[in-house]
Amino acid sequence: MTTAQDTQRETTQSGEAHAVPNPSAVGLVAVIVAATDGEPRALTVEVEGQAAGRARGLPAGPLVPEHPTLERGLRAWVERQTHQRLGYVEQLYTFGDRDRQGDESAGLHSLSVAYLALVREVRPAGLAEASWRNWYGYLPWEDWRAGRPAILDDIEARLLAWAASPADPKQSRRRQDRLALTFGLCGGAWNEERVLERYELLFEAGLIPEAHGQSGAACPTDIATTGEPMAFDHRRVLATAIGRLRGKIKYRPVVFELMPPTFTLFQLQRTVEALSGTNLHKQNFRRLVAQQGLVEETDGVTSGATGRPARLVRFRREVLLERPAPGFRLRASRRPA
Amino acid sequence: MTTAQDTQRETTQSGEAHAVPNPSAVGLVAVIVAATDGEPRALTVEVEGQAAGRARGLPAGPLVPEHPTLERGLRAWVERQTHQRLGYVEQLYTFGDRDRQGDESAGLHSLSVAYLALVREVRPAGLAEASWRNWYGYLPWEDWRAGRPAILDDIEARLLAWAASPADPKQSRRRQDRLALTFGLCGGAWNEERVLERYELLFEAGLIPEAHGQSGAACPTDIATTGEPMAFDHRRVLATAIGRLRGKIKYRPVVFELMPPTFTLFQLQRTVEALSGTNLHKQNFRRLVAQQGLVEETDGVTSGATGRPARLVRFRREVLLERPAPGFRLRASRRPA
DNA sequence: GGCACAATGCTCATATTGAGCATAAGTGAG
DNA sequence: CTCACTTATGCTCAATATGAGCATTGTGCC
Repeated sequence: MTTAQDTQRETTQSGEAHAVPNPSAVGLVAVIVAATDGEPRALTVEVEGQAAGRARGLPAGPLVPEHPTLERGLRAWVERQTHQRLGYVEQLYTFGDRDRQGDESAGLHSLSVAYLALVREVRPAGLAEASWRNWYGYLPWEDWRAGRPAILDDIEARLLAWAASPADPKQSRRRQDRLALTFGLCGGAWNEERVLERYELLFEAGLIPEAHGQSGAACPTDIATTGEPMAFDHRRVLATAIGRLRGKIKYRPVVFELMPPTFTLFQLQRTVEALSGTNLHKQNFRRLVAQQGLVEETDGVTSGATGRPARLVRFRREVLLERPAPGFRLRASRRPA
Repeated sequence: MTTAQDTQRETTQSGEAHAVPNPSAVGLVAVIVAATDGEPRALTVEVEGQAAGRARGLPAGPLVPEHPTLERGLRAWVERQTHQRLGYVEQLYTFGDRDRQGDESAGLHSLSVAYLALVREVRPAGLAEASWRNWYGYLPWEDWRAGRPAILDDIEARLLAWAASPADPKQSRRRQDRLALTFGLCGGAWNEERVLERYELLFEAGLIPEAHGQSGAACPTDIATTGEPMAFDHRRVLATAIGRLRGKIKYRPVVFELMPPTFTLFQLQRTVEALSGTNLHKQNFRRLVAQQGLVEETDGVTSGATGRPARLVRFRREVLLERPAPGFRLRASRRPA
C-alpha cells in the first residue's frame, strides 16, 4: 500500500468520533486444507475449554492490537498453535450470530472472522495438539466418491420426519422444499456446493449434537451417522469452507495450491475429486486440463507403482495471465463410481 | 434456530474466558443496489465527518449490543439512515486493514463488515440525505456498454508509467503482469469481474484521491477520469460489491431481486448488462433465459412505447428447486455495441 | 397503406460435453 | 518369457451449447 490516510483519523467507519463506543470481541478462525493420498484434510487442534472433552476445533485466536491486519493476525495464531506456515489464504465469512456464538450474557458481540487456507504438504503436524483430520469425518454425508453414502438413508428418514412434524402445513411444505433444494429429496438434485445449507438444515432439525447442550443427550443420532462434532461452531465454519472451495475450483485454478511442484494428472484428478466429493470421468478430465493449458509436461515420470508410468506435469503459472478465468468446469460423472 | 447453546457460555471463540480482552470497534456498511431505467444504482448518504466535504458515503453504522445479529444491525442502520427496507442481503467482506481504515492511533482495530443488498424499486429516496447514484460515476472505467470507455486511454497511460517507474526491473515486470491481468493491457483480456483488483491497482498507482491526504492535491488525475471519490474506503467496498455481483449473476438468478414483479425479457437483459457493464446478444440472451426455464409468461404485454409490444414475464420461483444452480452464463457479445 | 421500430422465430457453423473404445507401457506371477 | 493385470493415454462420436446473423411479426405514427 502506498500512503497513510489521515482523512479518517478522527472518525470511525460510521462517522462517529467516540473512543470505541461499543466494543466487540473479534476472533480469527482458520480452515487449513491439504490433500494427501487423495483425501481432503483439515488441520485441527485440541480445545481446552470444551466441556464435551473430546471434540477438537479449528486453529483460532482473538484479534489483538498487535496484529497489523486480520490476515496477519490469523497467520500468527496458526503458526503459534500448529507450527504450520500458510501460503494461499482467503477470507471466508464473518460469523456473528448471538445464539450460535453463545455469548449473549456479556451484552456485547463476539465475532469470528473465518479464513480458508490451502497448503501444499502435510507435515506430520509439528505439535502434538495439532493434527490433520479427513474432513469427511465431520461431514460424512458429503463424500459421494464411492457413490451415495449409506448413512444418507438414515439422515433422510429423520429429515423427512422433521419436515412432516409441524402442524402448519405451510411450514411443513417450506421444510420439504428446503430438503429438496439441499439434500436432493423429493425429486431435487444433489448439488455438491450446498455444504453449508445441508449442515444448517441438519442443525435446525436437531441432528447435530452441537445444537443441543453439552451433553448431546437430546440428539437422536449417533456420530457414525451425523459425523464427529467439533468445538464451538467450528463445524459450521468447516462446512462453509468446503462449500466455498467446491465452488471455487470450478472457475479458479486453486487446486494447484494443494499439489506438490510436480504431479500426475491422475493425482490432480484425485485431489479435485477429494474436494468436490464426486467422481470425474478420467479421459475428459485430462482433456479439460490439457485444453485449458493449465499444466505443462516435465521430463519426469512416475515409477514403482503398478501400471503404466505417468508423466509428471507442473502448473503453468502463465495461465493466470492468459486466460480470463481459468479453472475446472467439472461436472460429475453420471456413473456411480 | 432451535435450541440455545450453553456449551460455550463461558468461553469465547478462542477458548479463552476473559471479559473482552481485546475489544475492537465493528462497523456495518451496506452496498444497496437497484437497477432502474437500465442503470445500476447504489444508495448513498451524506457523510458529516468527512473533511473533503462533498464526498458521499455508503449507509453505515457501528455494531451495538442491541443488534441481535450482524445482518439485523445492518438493516436497522439502513432503515434509519435511508428509510429503505432491505430484501435480499448477503455478506460481502470484512475489511480490517489498519492503514486503510485510518484508525491506528487508538491502538485497537476497527473492522467493517460489508453487506450487499438488492432491492426492487427505487423509491425516490425517502430522506434528503440519501440518494441513488449511478455506480459508474464512481468507477467509470467499468462501463463497457458503449464500447471501451475513452477515459481508459488516459488511465492506461498513467498505469504504464507507474509500472515502468521502479528501478528494479523485476518489480516493474510484476506490475506489468498485474496490469495485464486486471486491465487487459499487454495482450491480456478484460475480465469484468476483476473490479476490486482494478480499483486496488489504481489506488496503489496513486490515481485515486482517497489514497492521498484529504486534499487530494497529490493526485495527478481528475474526477472525470478516475471517478467521483467516496468517503472513507467506501469506493473499495463498492468495487467489491460490483465484482461479487457480476460473478454471481452468472450462476445464481439474483438479478430477479432487482426486477419488478413482471417485466420484459429486454428489460431483464438491460439490467444484466447494467450490472456486468457489457452488451449481450439479444436473441441468444432470450434463448438462454428460455431454455433455463427462469421465467414464465404472463398474459400482459407492454404498450405505449414504440415498436412491437413485448410480452411480460415473471420469475419462476420453482427453478430454485429444480435446477442445481440456475443463472446466466452470460458471455459478452464480441461486437462493440 | 407504408414506415420505423422493437419483439420474436429460426438457421447454421463451431465449440464444448459426456461417454466409451482402443492402445500403450509398465509390474508381478508362473 | 509370456500372460494377466493395471494404469496411462489417444481417439471417436453423438448430443448440446454457443456465437452470430437473417427473417418475420406486431404496433404506433404519418
